[in-house]
Amino acid sequence: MHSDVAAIVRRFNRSYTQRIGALDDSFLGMGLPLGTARLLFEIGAEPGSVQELRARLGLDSGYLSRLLRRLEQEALVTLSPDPQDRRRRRVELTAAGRAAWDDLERRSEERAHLLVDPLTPRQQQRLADALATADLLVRAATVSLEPVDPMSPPAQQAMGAYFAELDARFPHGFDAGSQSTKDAELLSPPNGIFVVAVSDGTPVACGGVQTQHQMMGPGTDAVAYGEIKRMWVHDGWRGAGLGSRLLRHLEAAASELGHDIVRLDTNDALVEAIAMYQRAGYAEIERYNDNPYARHFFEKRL
Amino acid sequence: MHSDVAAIVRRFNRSYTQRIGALDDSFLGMGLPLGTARLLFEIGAEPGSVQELRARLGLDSGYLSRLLRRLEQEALVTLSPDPQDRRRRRVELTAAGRAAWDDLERRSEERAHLLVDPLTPRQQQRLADALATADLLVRAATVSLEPVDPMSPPAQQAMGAYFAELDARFPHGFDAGSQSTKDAELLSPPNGIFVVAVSDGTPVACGGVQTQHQMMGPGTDAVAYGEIKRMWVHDGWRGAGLGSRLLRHLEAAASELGHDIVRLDTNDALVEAIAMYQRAGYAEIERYNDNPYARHFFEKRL
DNA sequence: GCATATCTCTGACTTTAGTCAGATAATTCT
DNA sequence: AGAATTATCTGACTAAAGTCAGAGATATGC
Repeated sequence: MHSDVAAIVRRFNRSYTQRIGALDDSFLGMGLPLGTARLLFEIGAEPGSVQELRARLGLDSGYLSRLLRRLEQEALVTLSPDPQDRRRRRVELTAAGRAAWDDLERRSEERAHLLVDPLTPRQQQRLADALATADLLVRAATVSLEPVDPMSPPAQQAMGAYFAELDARFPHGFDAGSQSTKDAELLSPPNGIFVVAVSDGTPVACGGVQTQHQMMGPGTDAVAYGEIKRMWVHDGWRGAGLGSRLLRHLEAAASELGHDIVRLDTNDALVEAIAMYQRAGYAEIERYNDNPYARHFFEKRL
Repeated sequence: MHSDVAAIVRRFNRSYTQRIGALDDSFLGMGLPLGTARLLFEIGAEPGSVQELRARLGLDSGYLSRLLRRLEQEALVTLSPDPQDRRRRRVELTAAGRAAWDDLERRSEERAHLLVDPLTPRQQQRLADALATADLLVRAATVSLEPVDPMSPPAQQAMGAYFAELDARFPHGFDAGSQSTKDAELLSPPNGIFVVAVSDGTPVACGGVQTQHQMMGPGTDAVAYGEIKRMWVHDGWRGAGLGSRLLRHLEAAASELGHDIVRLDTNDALVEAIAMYQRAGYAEIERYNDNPYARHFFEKRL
């Protein structure tokens, strides 16, 4: 099964790149060499400092410097020192550069039409659906899950989106209160971990695990378990299995924290989440905490 | 609508090539420059003469010659004169070349797995389906329809497949008889035209138009019309709109022959074909010829 | 305020990729 | 048999792409 999928991916790669020329061809034929055109395109898509471009395109600094000089000589870009830090230089398109950029866009558009136009409207729709699905899944597959400090900007951004969604979906809204400062300790090592999924620089999902203890009765030892909290997946990324992947990742993290029991709580309003937990092998249990927003409680043994 | 599809294609191109590196990256990192690795891969996929490789890869003959010499020096390929024509040289992999080729395959496979493995089995299946659909449609969209002599090898090959299919699908089989020699005249200019759709060198669909005349009654002038014949689409290519595209192409050809009426006959066994004709605006008419295999007769005014 | 690090640029280089005009040998045409 | 054609190779180029070691200017840490 596995290798079947890989074979289809490879077959697709071969035929697609052969036919489309990987979009790059549209960068040719306007008097600029490929690398220079690519750079121009990147500057137009989002201007920035020289170092940003270097990171985005993965170029040697000397090489990039020369490419920029060439674009500057052709009056397509301007280089000016960044007022914040005068070692840095900001790169921006001139009017002529913008025109050249528009031309690149047009060529790229034309190339896409060359592919699409021979198809009937029905087949065009099928192709669009197939590519949109593939795009979503490929993006989801290449998202990187990284442990971060819960107070770091990406984590805060993701949690902000999470709370905003709870507030929108819960019948009586949701008040985060002073949650986030408490999280900072509990969701950081050694007590826990917080993970953010980042794609193209923006957080698209998050979630954390923390160690919890529960007394099972008077005179007994406390039982430790891992609790999964703050699990959120960006709207546009649902249905790509990102949630399941994140959940597996957090279970592994709980395991590394030394737990073989994982618990979580949730609310009826989060229907898809509940379905996902059940698919992943979570069983509903009794209330195990006093979270006023929680209505369902789940547990899984790893 | 149109530009929506183009936008999706472009979005996909960008994210996909960025993430996958267009398969080519797997050709790097083994001591060979990209072009040389690509050549090695091509030789391994199907050995052949130097000129074949030149055509397949679109390289300059001098350049190719040097690349081959380099591969020969590294003992990855052998060059030997073709016994049939000693100007030609046959290129084949040595044992070491085969090992290097296997290595390329392995890298490519690994790269595909890198993409596929993070997904759940369900998402993997979705990705495989989406890419297979996109692959079929992209191939169909980039098929080139070319007028050929009905006696030429690709035309004969396509018609052979067509007759074989009729023989398999008709309840009492089908006997082509001496059809093909008659066709050669009637389906060639100036009387008609024969079109073959070729993808990666193999015919995947065909069809022709010929001028016909019919007396509408004693003492009247003969009425001329275009008749579409030998329309066939390869099994693996159905459902991609190739039939409709071919049909539109043939209608345009009929129009160029000066007709505004197009007719065709077909058999009940060809259900999908009949459905397609109806979708394309063909109306069923009375029998207009004495073809013993025909059961349905269609006409369209252009 | 001095050492250290960072950002960009310059010079000197290499490899890759590719083009073009013949040269050479074998084949096909007449 | 001689002329024309075809397949491949060689030599002499060029442009693009990229690497590496510093230099010079600016910022940051202590």
